[in-house]
Amino acid sequence: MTPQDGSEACSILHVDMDAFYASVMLRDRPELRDEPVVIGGGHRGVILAANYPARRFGVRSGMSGRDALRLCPQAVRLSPDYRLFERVSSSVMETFRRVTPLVEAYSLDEAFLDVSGAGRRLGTPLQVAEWLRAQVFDEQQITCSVGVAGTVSVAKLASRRAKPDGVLVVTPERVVEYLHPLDVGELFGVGEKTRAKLLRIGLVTVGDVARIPLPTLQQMLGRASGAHLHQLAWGTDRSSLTPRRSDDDPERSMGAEETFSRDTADPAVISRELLRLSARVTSRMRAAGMTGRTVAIRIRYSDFTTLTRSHTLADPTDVTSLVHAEAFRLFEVLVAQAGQRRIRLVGVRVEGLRPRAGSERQLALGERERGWAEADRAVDLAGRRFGRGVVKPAALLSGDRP
DNA sequence: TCTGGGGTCCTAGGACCC
DNA sequence: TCTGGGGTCCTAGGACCC
Repeated sequence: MTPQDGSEACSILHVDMDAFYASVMLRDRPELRDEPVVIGGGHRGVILAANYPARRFGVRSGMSGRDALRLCPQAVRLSPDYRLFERVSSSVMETFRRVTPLVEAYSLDEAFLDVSGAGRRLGTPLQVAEWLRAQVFDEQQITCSVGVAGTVSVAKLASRRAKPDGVLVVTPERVVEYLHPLDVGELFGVGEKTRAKLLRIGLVTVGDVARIPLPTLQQMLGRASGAHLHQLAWGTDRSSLTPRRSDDDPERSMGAEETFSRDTADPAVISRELLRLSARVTSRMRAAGMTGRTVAIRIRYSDFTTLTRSHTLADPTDVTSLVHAEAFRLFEVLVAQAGQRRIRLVGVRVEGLRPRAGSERQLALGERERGWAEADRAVDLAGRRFGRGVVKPAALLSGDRP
């Protein structure tokens, strides 16, 4: 698109690392750089990232490891190193903040930047984008792509189109002509289901969606979703950022889930897994100083049907035994309703999080709960000092999973 | 060896209150 | 007494994203 980009109206950048997990893992394995490489995809797992040589075989992130290996048997499989990803991500975000404080970290490998104030120092948004790409490559030896536009969603679309290792500027006057020929599925927030729904009434392109009356769209997708999609189709979504760092963003819920290596219907095994997951979630909550009131479980059966059950407690908690007790109670109710079936995955999530300060529990039911809370803190302390998993609930000592 | 694990937001219906 | 509406909370499920 025309780089008529000195304008203030075109100053949102979306920066997206190219095949982030794979690129980072390959920094230490240069000999593999031109070979097909996938990250993740072990037993019952999916591909987290595939480098570009692997993508040439049709391998995509999200597909099962089995399918990936079928497409590309010679692919080298590496295990993800999340600590490394987080370190690299933080460094990259710091690089962004040297350009502007208006950085909205979207995920480990993506961020939005508002560079409207950086013009004088670093030039046009296009020049800023090129500077950032060069800087990231110098510092991290990984490439990224940048979309430049007047709104968040158009910038995001543009960066995808720029991949790999490129820049695309979509100026406001070119937005409609750029957007309208695209498949609706390209829009941010339009997934497989919504796309199929739109297709059923003959809406194929973004332009098709833009031209149908708003009430029709809202009737199909709901009030808020319909209005949002309409905005996306005209490229008129938000253009202001809320500066946010992924590491200090207060979360609204915290959860943990795990797929069993083999499906099981054994309540003892399920209960133990619920305890393990409850401990994992609540220790993260305590580390973050958060408590929550709603406990939710997720059960996925062998046939992949997935059910959730939740219950809101009278008082917020971060106590492992209370979360586990509620999780197991929800599970028993579910078994009573749905019967005993083989289970593939269980999950525990605590919602409605709020800071613990100011939400001190009353002691009406008192002493017992207080005792558990103190035990949890002792576990946390030992974990920090001697390593995670050194101290754990007695029920988890024997019968650890194979 | 079919389909992970971490999240967010929206919808819809019912309860309950004003 | 009847009728209606709005707002909020809770629960279950669905869709989507990285």
